[in-house]
Amino acid sequence: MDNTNDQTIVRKEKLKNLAEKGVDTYPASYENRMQAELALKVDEGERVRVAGRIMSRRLMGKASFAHLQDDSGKIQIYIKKDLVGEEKFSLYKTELDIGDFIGAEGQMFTTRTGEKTLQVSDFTFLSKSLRPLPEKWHGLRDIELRYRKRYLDLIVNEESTAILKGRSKIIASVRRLLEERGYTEVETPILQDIFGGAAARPFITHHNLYNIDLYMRIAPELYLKRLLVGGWERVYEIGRNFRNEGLSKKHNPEFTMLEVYCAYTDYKYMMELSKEIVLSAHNELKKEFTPEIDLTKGWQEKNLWDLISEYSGLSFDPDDSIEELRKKADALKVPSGKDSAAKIIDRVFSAFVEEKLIQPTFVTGYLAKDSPLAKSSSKDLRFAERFELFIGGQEIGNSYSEQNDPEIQRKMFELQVQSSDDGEFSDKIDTDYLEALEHGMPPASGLGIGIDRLAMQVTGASSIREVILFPMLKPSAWDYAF
RNA sequence: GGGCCAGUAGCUCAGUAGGCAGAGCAACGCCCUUUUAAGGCGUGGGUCGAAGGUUCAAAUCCUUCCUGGCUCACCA
Repeated sequence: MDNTNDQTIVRKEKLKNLAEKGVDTYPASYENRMQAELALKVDEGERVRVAGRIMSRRLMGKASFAHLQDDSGKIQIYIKKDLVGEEKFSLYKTELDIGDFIGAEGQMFTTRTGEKTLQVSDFTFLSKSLRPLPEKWHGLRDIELRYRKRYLDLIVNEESTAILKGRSKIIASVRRLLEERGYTEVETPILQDIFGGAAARPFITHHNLYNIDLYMRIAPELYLKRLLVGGWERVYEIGRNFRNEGLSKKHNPEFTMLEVYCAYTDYKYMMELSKEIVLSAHNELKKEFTPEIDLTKGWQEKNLWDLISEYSGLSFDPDDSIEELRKKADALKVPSGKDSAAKIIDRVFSAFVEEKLIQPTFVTGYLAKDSPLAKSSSKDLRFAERFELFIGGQEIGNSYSEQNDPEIQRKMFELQVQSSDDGEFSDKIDTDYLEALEHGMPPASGLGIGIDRLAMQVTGASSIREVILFPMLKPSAWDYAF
């Protein structure tokens, strides 16, 4: 949409005027400037130099106050005609707009109302905003516009910036923690010939030269475990996974996953590590955000079957036949259709239990047959050595002792291929992965944590779209018309 | 895909017994040298999401469509 209007026409005119008056309208730099946050700590009378976007302006004949915003915050500047001179002041008055970038230098002083302010002795025009900013008081409220025009959201909505920068800080803290623990960060293929490592429908793309379809990865798991075979004992990857599924408050088709693998440990180790990761993320942001959930306490471990029995009011048992499960699901008004046992359990869990798991909860007791990449418990072969971590009624992580027996792994893959009727498993078996296992993989545990969801919990964001800079939106005619 | 709600100026929003489209911010002009949602006086700005219908007359009622949000379904 070409929303050219009287305001952009006026602003373009001003840009022209600036150039005609000999102003460099797009200078390349403004050196030695101080960030607003720091400038505000400078003593009165000291000289400072700042740069930023004009966010507001109060003009009074021969003087003016304005706020400049930079990456660190806002600082008020005071421009007086008798200090900057007639010509500069007139330039400021007639050719500058809210939204423009300027650099300013002068002395710090404190106003009558007590705000530390830069009294400008000279300023430099840095860049023009040809379009008006959203309204200064209400900001940009329209949710669609906030996501589509995220840059505007970031300019005017402090909360958005806090959440999204918070996300970056969380990722940095995770990297720091894993670095300290001796982990190596790696990158594995996103374009894959065979997709695996999770149950999900993939995106399909195409390679021209080889003339083959490739899949965007749904998980990096199988590649990371090849590294364990290769002798790397502690590895992790933070990267994008792609799942061709619905969008919701909790789902974006591309999302960021942390996967960690550690040789010579089992899933119990990963319980500890995942707790450390969550707490380190929380610790990183606790000054800015106080989540409703106190993440520092109430961590517990609960059995899947106990949970669904308790919250649904019907007794569920791992040995229930599919008929019994259907009957119970019907009684609970949970649609079961032709679903597998695992899917019915999952539905009941989603309907009755998930939203109740507010405090951090490690759910254990998952069936081995529903956990194709996990090792079975040596105590009871029916169960996998596995947990999922729930916080705030949401799944945050998934972990297990990794299956390293190539024969069992082959059988599990074969079962998957057979049962795949809706495209959520590849119809090809990753034989190279099996070959890798045949070379021997040390016992190891693995952990996956959804970074977006972790960020939601720690920042208190109610939608995954709030923690993703540019969430997926339906393409609109809008985007093409510019 | 189903249900509910919404779309009016650049932004935030008012506006139904159907009767000349409004406010605040932003913009433009004038005044104003400690303001901070600055203030005062004045001015311009609209395909009321789109198309069709009912009507003397539609932002308003009807139909269809588009876009979005919430929700359900789908989905580690």
